[in-house]
Amino acid sequence: MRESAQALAEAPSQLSSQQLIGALVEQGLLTDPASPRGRLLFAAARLFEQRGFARTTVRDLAAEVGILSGSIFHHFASKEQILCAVMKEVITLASARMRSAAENAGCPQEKLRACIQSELEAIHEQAVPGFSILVTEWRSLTEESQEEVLRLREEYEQIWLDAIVAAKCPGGAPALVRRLLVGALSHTYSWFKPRNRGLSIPDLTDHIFQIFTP
Amino acid sequence: MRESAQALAEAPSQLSSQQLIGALVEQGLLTDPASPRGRLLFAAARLFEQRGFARTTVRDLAAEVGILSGSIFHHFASKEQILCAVMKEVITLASARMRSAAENAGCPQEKLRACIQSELEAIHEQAVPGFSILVTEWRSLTEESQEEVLRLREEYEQIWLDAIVAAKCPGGAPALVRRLLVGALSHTYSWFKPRNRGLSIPDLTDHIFQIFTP
DNA sequence: AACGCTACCAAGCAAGCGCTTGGTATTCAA
DNA sequence: TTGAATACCAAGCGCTTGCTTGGTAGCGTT
Repeated sequence: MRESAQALAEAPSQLSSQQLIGALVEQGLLTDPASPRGRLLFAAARLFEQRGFARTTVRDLAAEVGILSGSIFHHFASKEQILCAVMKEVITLASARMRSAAENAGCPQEKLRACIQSELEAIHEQAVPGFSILVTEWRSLTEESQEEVLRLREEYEQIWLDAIVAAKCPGGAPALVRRLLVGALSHTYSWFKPRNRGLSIPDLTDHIFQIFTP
Repeated sequence: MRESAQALAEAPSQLSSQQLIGALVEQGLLTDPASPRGRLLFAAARLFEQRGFARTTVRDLAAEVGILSGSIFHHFASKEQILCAVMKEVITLASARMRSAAENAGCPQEKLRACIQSELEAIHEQAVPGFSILVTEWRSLTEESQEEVLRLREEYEQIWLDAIVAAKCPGGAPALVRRLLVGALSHTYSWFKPRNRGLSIPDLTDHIFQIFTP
């Protein structure tokens, strides 16, 4: 793996998706995508995002990874725990990605732009499968699970708030601006398709950035 | 009802919620809320909004209006048809409300402000129960139902697009701006509680207006 | 008085759901 | 060579789900 080592040396804070995942797995922060549990989580992220949590059955999920439905409960205690685990993986990976993107930005304006683009990539590229679940399926979690995920999410939101403050966004309190952005960005899952040659993710980022900055 | 007649004469385009509903019922555009079907739709709007469509059972819904679950299917062919009917009622009422609000606005800027406030009121006040379902439960509709609701929704969206164009919002195409607004506004259902003395709907409207206008 | 219409009940069916149980094949360390 | 751990199968349990069926009570019309 001489190429990857070289890339790492050249741009240590801009890892490729593969490299970032590998690093997080080694630190024990992320489940190995090649492990049975990892494959299950990956398939769950896809199905929950596409069909929704309630409309995805454990039989669907089992079929997706090629096992029987009962075997799922060798890895997870309940269907809800799968959703919770997916969300934890999602927010962990998204946090690492966005911190990297924010750190590499020069001025405050560029930092905010990087946050917007990072979240759009998380939603629309294969970067963070299942990211939109964080918003759409939040109510499907038990209160205990919500607290668990929320604790992991705090770091992610802090990066956002810092970026919004630094960029001096109009529209009141930074927390309010962030909440409006959460809605606007997550909803893009329903209508924006990067395959449309008409509008790329950087294009979309530009437009949103223009609206939310003075 | 001398008072209401007087109010009608004084401000014919600013009907109260009750009056507006009454007028729409008489035109056959809305189901009478006092009828069995109307009470069922109202209860469904509340439950679908609070718990989500999939997590609401027909038994929940029947209990809410005080009948047995089987009796529901005397009024509707399927659970999905209830959701479809709710959405049609929602968009019909919301359209009438917003057209009234937009027509009463003076300048283009005020028109956009009125649209924002009207949609926020639809989401958070009792004005249009179940409005947020239009976004959150869209995927729970069959494709045929989606087309039906979409047809009704076109008028509503046209009012929005006109307002966005007239207000000269930055951020690219009006349709894009509207989509970002849909996300930002509908997501307020998850975090904004008008009971909070800290932030009222006009306050929130101001902040959003400030962000989305030049 | 007879009819038809609306609104509902009582009972339950068939299917699908999340999840459990007891057992087996494979792997790998002691 | 044995024993423990992992990953899974085969079968199905108990429950909930949306929905059906056959019947009834009340009401307004003719």
